[in-house]
Amino acid sequence: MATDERVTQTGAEIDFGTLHELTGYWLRSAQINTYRNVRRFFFDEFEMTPGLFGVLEIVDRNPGLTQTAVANAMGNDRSAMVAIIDRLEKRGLIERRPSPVDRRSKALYMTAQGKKFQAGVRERALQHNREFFAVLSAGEHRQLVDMLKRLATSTSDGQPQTEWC
Amino acid sequence: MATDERVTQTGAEIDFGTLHELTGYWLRSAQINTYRNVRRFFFDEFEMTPGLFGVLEIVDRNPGLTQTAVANAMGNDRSAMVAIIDRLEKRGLIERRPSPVDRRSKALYMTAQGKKFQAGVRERALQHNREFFAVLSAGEHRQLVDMLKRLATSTSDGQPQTEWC
DNA sequence: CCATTACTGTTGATAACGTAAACAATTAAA
DNA sequence: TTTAATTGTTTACGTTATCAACAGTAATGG
Repeated sequence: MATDERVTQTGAEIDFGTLHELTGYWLRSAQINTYRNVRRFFFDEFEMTPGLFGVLEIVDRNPGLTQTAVANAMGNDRSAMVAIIDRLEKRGLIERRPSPVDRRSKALYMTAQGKKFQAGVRERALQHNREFFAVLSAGEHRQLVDMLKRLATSTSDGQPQTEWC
Repeated sequence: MATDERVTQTGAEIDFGTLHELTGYWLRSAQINTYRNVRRFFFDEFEMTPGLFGVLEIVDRNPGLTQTAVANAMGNDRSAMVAIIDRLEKRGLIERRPSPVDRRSKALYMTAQGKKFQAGVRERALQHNREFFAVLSAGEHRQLVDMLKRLATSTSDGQPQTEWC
C-alpha cells in the first residue's frame, strides 16, 4: 500500500486453512500489528526502534554494563550491538567508556541528554501500552503476559530454556 | 554467538526497567523465540519461512487468487508478494497463470508437486504447534489465541480495524 | 466516446533484524 | 607459559517491512 490508498475487495471469503489453527501465526500477526502501531504512535516521532529502546532502557537501569552483557540480556548476538551503540552514541544518548577492569570491554553509560530523552520515550511507551492493550481486561492482560513469558523461553523439545530473560 | 559457543556470566541481576512492564516487549520476545524454534524444528528442513508457508497455505485453499488478494489476506504489501511468488514458482511449487478476466492480474495455482510438498510441511507445522505450546494448558491455549486475534486488529486510538483477518 | 481515476504486477530503495564467520587484542585457565 | 576463551568489531547474507514510482490494463464519469 504505497502511493495508492485503495482497499480491494478481497477480504471476505478467503480460507486460511491451517494458518488459523497455528498459534504461531496469531502470535506473529499480533506482534506485527503491535509493532506497526507502536511505530506510528511514537517510534517515528523519537526515531526509535524496539532494539534501540531496549538498549537505552537497560543501560539506563544498569550503568556500566558491557556491550556483550546487554546483548545477552536482550537475546541478541553481540555483533548486532555494535551498530546500535554506534547510533546511540552518535546521537549523544549513550557513552562508551573503557572498562577499568578489562581492557577488552567497554562500559556503557547514559549521557544526561540520553536520560532525559529516554524518560520521554518511556512515558509514551507506557501510555501506548495502556491504550493499545485496552482491548483486554486487566485479568486477561495479566494472564497474557504470564503466558508470553513462558513462550519466550519455551522449546518444542522439552522444558524451557534458562538462557536469557 | 557465531563461532564461539560460550555462555557469559551476565544473566542474573540485570534490571529490565520498563521493558518488563511493556506487553509489546513480551509479545516480541515470545514471537522471536517461537520463530527461532519453528525454524530449527522444520523450516530449515523444508527451506521455508513464515511468509512462504502462509502463501502456500492460502493459495492451496483458494486456487486462482490474485497476488494482491493474497497480499491483502496476509496483511502484506503487494510488492512483497513478487519475490515470494518468484521463489515458489522457481521451486515448482506454485504457478502463475494469466487471469481470464483481467489481463493485469495473474491467478495463482499450486502445482501437483506443491500440493504434496505443502501437505508435508503442514503436518510438521501442526506437530510443532502441539509440542511447542505444550507449556500452556488447553484452556490457556484457547484463551491466548482469542486474545492474539484481538490484538492482531487492535489500534491504540479507538476500536479494532476491519481491514484484514 | 473519451478523459480521468483506479488497480495490477513489478522494480528499486531504504531500513530493521537475525544469523554467522572471522579477526586482533586481551584475559583466563591448563 | 602455552593454550583456550572472551571482547568488540567488521563483513556478509538473507528475510521482512515499507514506501515510491512506473507501464499496462480496467473501470468510471461526463
